[in-house]
Amino acid sequence: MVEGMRTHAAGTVSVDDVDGLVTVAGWVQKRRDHGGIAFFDVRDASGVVQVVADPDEHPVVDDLKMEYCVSVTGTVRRRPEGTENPDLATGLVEIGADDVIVLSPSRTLPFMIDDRVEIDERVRLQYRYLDLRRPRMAANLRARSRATAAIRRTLDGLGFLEVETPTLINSTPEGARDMLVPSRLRQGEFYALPQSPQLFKQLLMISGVERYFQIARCYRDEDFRADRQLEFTQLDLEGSFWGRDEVLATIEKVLAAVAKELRGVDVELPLPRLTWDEAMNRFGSDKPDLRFGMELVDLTDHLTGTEFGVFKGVIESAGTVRGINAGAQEWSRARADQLTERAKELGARGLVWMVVEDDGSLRSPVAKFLSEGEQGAIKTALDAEPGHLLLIAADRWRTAVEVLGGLRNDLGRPKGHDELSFLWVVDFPLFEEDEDGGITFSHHPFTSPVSIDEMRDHPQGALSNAYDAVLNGVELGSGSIRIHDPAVQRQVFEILGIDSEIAERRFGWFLEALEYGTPPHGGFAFGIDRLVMVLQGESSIREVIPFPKTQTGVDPMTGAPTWVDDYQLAELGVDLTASSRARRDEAGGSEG
RNA sequence: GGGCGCGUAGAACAGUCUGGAGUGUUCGCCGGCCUGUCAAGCCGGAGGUCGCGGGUUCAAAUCCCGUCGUGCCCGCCA
Repeated sequence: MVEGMRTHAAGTVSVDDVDGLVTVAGWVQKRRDHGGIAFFDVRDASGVVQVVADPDEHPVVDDLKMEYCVSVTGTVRRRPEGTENPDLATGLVEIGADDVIVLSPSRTLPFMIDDRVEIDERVRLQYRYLDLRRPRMAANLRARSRATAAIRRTLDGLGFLEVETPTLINSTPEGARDMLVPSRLRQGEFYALPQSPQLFKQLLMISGVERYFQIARCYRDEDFRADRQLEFTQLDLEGSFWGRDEVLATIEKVLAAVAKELRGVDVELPLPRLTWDEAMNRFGSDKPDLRFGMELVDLTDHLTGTEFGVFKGVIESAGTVRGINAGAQEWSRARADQLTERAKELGARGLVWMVVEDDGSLRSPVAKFLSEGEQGAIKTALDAEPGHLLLIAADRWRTAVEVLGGLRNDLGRPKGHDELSFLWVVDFPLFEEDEDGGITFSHHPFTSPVSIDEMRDHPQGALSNAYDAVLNGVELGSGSIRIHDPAVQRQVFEILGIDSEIAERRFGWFLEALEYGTPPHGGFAFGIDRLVMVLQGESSIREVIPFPKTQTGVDPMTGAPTWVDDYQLAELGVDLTASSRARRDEAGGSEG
C-alpha cells in the first residue's frame, strides 16, 4: 500500500524501477558509513531497501541512528556488479539519495531490532512496540491477520453468520474461575467476562441463526502456561440440524484453509480420528502427538504371575503395567533420577527403567526380580534392541498411561514444527471421577450423551458426543453435539449433583429457552492463538499475541493491573481487604 | 498452592561449583578515521546498587537465609 508520503514500499523496489525517481519512508535499520560513501537500510512493513548517499552532499546522513523514522527520495539504480545482496529481496538495486528527511528521531534503543538476539521477555514486553518491529514478530502479526481472514473467508463461503455476543455476562461458578467486573449501577453485583460464548451461541440456535461463528475473546482466570493467557481468542462456531460429522467436516475446512494460508500446504482431509480410548491406550494422552511412535504397550498379561512385588500388587488390585520403548537414549544415573522425578511429578509412585545391553540382557534395578521368561516377554512386547531404553509404569490405568504419555512427549517429541499432524479425538467419556471420588463432566454440562439410558444407568462408562481437535500434540479446541431437550439437561445437572434449585437459579433462564422448540445443534471452538503458534513454529502463545501478560498477569509496559483510587472503589461498592490495603499503601498507593 | 531454573553495564553472556580489588567477551552508545558495505572495518572512550534485604567471613557477584522479578512444569484450566 503506497500513498501520500511515498511512491513505493521499501521491500518492493525492483529492477523495474531503475532510473525512476522514488520516495520511500520507514525506519533506519543500519547505517554503514565508509567516509566518502555511506549506506543505510530503510525498513517498512513491506521489507528493506538500501540507500546510498555521499555524506558530504547529505550531512544529515551523519545523524541517522538506528530506528530513526525517515523519508528518502532518490533514483533507483542497479547495484554495481559484485555488490548485489542475494539475501535481500531488493538486493539487486539501491536508491541513490537526493533528499533524506528525518521524520522522527529515536532514542537509543533498549535492545536491537534483530531476530538473532534473544532478549529477556520482560524487557521485550516492556517495549513491546519495539519488539513488534522485529521481523519475526511482525511476521507473526501478519500471520494472525491472514489466519482470521482465511477463517472468515471460509465460513462466509459456507453461509455462516458472524454474530457478536456480550463480554459482560453472568458468572457461573462451574469450570474455570471467572474474571469478574463489579457493577457501578448495581453495587455489590458483578458481571463475569465470558469463558466462552457457549450459552449465547446455543441461544442463537434457538433464535434460528442455524449457522453461527464468532472470533471471540475469552477469559479464564487460571494460572498461566506457555500456551495459556488470561485472555485468548477462539473461533467459536455452532450450527443447527447437523451432526458431529458435519461439524468436523466444517472445522476441518477451516483448519485446512488456515494451514494453506500460513504454510502453503494442502492438509489431507478428512483428518484422522482416534477414539479417546485409543488415544489414551496408545499414546497416554487425550491430545496425542502423532509425529512420532514410541507407543504404549500393555505388559500386564505378560506379568500376571510375577513375583516382583510392585507389579504383583498393582495387577492384583486391578491396575495395569504399561511400557514404552524410548529407543536409544543417553543414559546415566542422573538421567534415571531425573526421569523418575518427572514420572512422580506426573502422578506415578515410581518408574521402572531398563537398558538393553549388547548381549540382550536387561540392566535394571528390578531385573533380578523378574524371571527370564518375563524379561523375554517384555523385550518382545516392546521390540527391544540392544541400546534401547525401556520405561515401565505400573499403576491404576489412568495414571499409568498418563505418566508414560508424559514421558513419551518429553523423550520423543520432535523439536521443530515443520510437520503438521492434525487429528480428531472422539468418543470422550461423558463424566470422569474427580479427586474426591465424585463425578464431574469431562467436557461441559451441555454436552449430549451418546445414549441417555446409558448415561442414567452407567454414568461411569457413558460416552459423550464431544470431540477435540489436536495439532502436533497441542489441544486446539473442542466441541460437541449439545443437549437440546430440557428434560435431559435437567437430568445431567442431577447426575452431576447440582441441586435442582441451584440449577434452576443459575440456568433456569437457559432451561426455559430450551422449552421453545430448540433445534438439535452442536458446534466447536478452537484457540486461534494456539493454532497460529504452531503454524508459525513458535513454542509460546505469547509470540503470537501482540500484547500478552507475564506469568503473574502483569503487563510490564502499562503496569496493569494497578491499584485504583478509593473513590472508584466507593462508586462500585467494593472495598479492599486489610492486607490488600496494606500492600497498596506499601506500593505507594493509588494513582491520581 | 507446589517444584525446578534464571537475575552481573542499555542488550546478550562468561565469571559463582572451589570466596581474595567490578575482571572479561560480543553488540549497542560517544569521539575519530575510512568511497562498495550489507551483523562493514580500524583506533580511542564512557558506561556496574553483580535484583533487593539480612547473615557467615579478615574478605561475598561467589556460601547461607529471606524476599522480589521472570521462565518452565505439577496442581488448576468444565
